[in-house]
Amino acid sequence: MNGEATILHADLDSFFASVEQRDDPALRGRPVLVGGGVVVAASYEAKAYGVRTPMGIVEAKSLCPGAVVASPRFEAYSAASKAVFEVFRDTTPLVDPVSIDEAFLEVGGLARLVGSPESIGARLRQRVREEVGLPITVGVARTKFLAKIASAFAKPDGLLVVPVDGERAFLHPLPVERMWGVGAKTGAKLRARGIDRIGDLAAVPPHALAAYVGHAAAYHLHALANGQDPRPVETGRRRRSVGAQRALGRRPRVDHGRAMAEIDSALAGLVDRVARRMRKAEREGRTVTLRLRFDDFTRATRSHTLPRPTARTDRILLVARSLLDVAEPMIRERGCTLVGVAVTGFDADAGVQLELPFGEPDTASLDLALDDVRERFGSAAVLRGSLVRRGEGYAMPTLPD
DNA sequence: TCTGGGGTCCTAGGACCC
DNA sequence: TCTGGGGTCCTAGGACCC
Repeated sequence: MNGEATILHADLDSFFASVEQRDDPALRGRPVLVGGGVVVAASYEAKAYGVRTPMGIVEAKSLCPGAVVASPRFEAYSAASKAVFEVFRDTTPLVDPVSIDEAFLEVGGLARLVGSPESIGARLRQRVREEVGLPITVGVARTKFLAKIASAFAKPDGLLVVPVDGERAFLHPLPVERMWGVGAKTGAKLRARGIDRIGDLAAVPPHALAAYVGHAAAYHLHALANGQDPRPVETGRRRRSVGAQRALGRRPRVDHGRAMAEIDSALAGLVDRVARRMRKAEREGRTVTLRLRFDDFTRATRSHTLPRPTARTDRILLVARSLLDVAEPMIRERGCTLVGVAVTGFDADAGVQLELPFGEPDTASLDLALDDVRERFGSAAVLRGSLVRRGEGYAMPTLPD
């Protein structure tokens, strides 16, 4: 494991709101809310009044009556993000994107050439400010998790280095909700058992933790709380799903037939968008999921898996419509306030299509196939599980992480 | 002016196969 | 006649993140 603090977590501050303030000088220094029905982003001036995301706009306005509300301009955010990521990639090729407004950067190999991670972080902040016009916070630490916590701690417009010999002192006094992966539900479960701080979490044996947060989360949280996080900064990670959804608003449910027709036409538009994006990204998927939210804001999903992957609008729409048929009684009974569609089960998820003839594969051809896989996915790749017959050949169901 | 849109990962049960 | 264990895939739901 990396023994030095060489990972940067760079995170734009109140990203959407900052873009609005950058593009409209009249908004600078003023509380700004970006959103439609809910607050998608709030400037720090608005957060000072207790505004949080996602909060209803009405509630936010009552907390902060002077706030200016701006409609989201996603093209502007996407362009700003692109410009910021150019600065990231100009700093180091080892950039691991987290979302539209944050990324991890590995700068360990750069020390002798351009300076310490801290000075690289400071320079990065300065460049994003000067070249893109946006405030950004940087955390520097030995692991991804610590760097992420550091940037959250240093916000807004700050820089914080967690020295390797100061990790425990930094981490353990923090409340458990600061943990990446601990939200409202898990936080409440932990607090109910007297686990209030990250230091408390670090002291609980993972098998005991597993009883109430599940096996995977328990071992993950235990490791993180003890400063262990083996996840490397990785480039070129691929998306595992493509989806789109639309809120429908709550309407009187007098005419079920008309409601279904509206949902169907919304669904057709969503499928079209998803399929276009998949084709553009050259991805094909096998599982189509229909997402619904009802009048009481509870949710349900219905999914279907095709025998082979596709990115064709007509194929996906056919499946989506049959799922909508299945869900129709639920919609009749409970109304519908959101419809969404997602495609998952991309080729790479299911492993690699091995070009083997039918019949039992012999050891030699399996070895050849494994060599091929290692060439494409790295030497760490191992065969896990058994081969399954799929289509014209065999697929390896699971690739290592 | 009650509640957006895009994702990730994990769990659990049943079907099915050997 | 009675009784298996191990493994994967599919489906549905849930928690969490930005």
